[in-house]
Amino acid sequence: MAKHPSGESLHFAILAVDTALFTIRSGELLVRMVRVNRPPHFAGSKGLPGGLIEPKETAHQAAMRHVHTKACIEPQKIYAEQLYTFSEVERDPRGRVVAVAYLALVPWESLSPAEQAGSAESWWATPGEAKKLAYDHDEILLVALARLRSRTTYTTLMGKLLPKEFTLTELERAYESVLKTDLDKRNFRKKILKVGVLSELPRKRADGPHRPAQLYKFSSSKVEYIEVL
Amino acid sequence: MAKHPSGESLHFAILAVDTALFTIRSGELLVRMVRVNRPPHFAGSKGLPGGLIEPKETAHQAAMRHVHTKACIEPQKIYAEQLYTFSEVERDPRGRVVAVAYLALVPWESLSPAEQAGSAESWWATPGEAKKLAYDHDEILLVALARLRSRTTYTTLMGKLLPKEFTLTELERAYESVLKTDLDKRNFRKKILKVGVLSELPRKRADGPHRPAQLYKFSSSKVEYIEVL
DNA sequence: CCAAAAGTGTTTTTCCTACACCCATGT
DNA sequence: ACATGGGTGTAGGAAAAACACTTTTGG
Repeated sequence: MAKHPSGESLHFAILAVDTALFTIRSGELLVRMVRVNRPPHFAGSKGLPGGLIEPKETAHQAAMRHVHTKACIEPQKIYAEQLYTFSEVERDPRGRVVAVAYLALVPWESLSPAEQAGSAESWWATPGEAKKLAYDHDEILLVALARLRSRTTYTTLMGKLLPKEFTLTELERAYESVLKTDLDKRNFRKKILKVGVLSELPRKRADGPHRPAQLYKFSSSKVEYIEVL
Repeated sequence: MAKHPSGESLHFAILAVDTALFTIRSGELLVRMVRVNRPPHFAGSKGLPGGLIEPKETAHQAAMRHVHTKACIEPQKIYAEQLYTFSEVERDPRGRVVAVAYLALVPWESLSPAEQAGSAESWWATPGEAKKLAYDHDEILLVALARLRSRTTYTTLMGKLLPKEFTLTELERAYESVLKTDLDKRNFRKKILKVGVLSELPRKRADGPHRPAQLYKFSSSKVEYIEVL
């Protein structure tokens, strides 16, 4: 018999959502953590933001609701896509809980100062720091990272991690930090401009003792398929 | 409040699975259909095989159990991977049911005569015939077809649709029927042999008034990533 | 000997890779 | 004037695409 966290017994599995929410701060990939305190199994622990699905909301809506209440990030700033559904019988020691996991992205620049800073309840961590998480969240995070890297190579998903306007160097740094590789500056620019998903803006950014950089944006707000990076 | 198909009311969404099971018969892609008779919404209808998840089984196990009982195909012959979780609130008019959908494949040659022939309860249909399905199964089938096509281009998933031994022409036909394109015979052979996922068998097949064809198998039973077709 | 599918190589074009210097600016 | 990051082109090699004839067999 499954047991709801409230203590109520159920004849069926109950449904939850968990979200791996990423951002990039100065070229470094970060994931949003929340404090988890659920004795006896997970006291003083941490994990991904998540919670139960209500009968009248979709999994996506539930994921965004819990990101809002638990991770304290405004959902309308977030891009999210379904990642995988984790249904191992023993994944939650308190009862039968099946989790629909989401991969979510938010541009650092769209976050408020409070959202950037975090708190004792929810904060940004590097994937390297996000270990020993509650439930099966270590596994969910690994799957999310793999999916993020994979989709980064053949879609314009990166547009959901960057601010609306960016330089080609910033775009290249973002790819390098997600993919953990070094890219050749000239070849990267040739390729990304050739596939035609970027628009040149009528503006440049001057931010130091050097030539100002041309600003670009992604032409479409849709995540599109492109040929490899 | 969600309602279980039994009539029982629940405070939470309940969990089901649905499986899009494909095979290839003489170069033609087929999907397994089951009769659906659930008045008042779906009387004398058809759909994908599926059903509820029991508290002590994973979604994958539940999918295979229902393929066995409803679609009458032996699960151990089947390769299945998770497709997507459908959680629209109104997807099942009888109550709140969230479905974990699976993409499944089986080689036609591994099916028993009864499994090949089908019955009034479950049968093989072309995707073109599989329209106006119960629930949201039209959408699930579309997503499954898209995923099958997509994964076919960058993995060895095709190995799960073909018999253990096959000729290069059969392999090419299978790719052509799934991808709905024509491939160049010489380029196809060069590429598929170069990536090194096939093993030549010490045998040929003579099946007509023409030169016998060399038989091959996939070297690994794992679905591997390969570079594009 | 004829029909039918199996099998095979070369040329052209395209794409990827590696690589080094000048440009525009702020101090 | 100099330090800093922005921006550009080309040559060589690898992979993809286009394309037609010979081989082996059964009837």
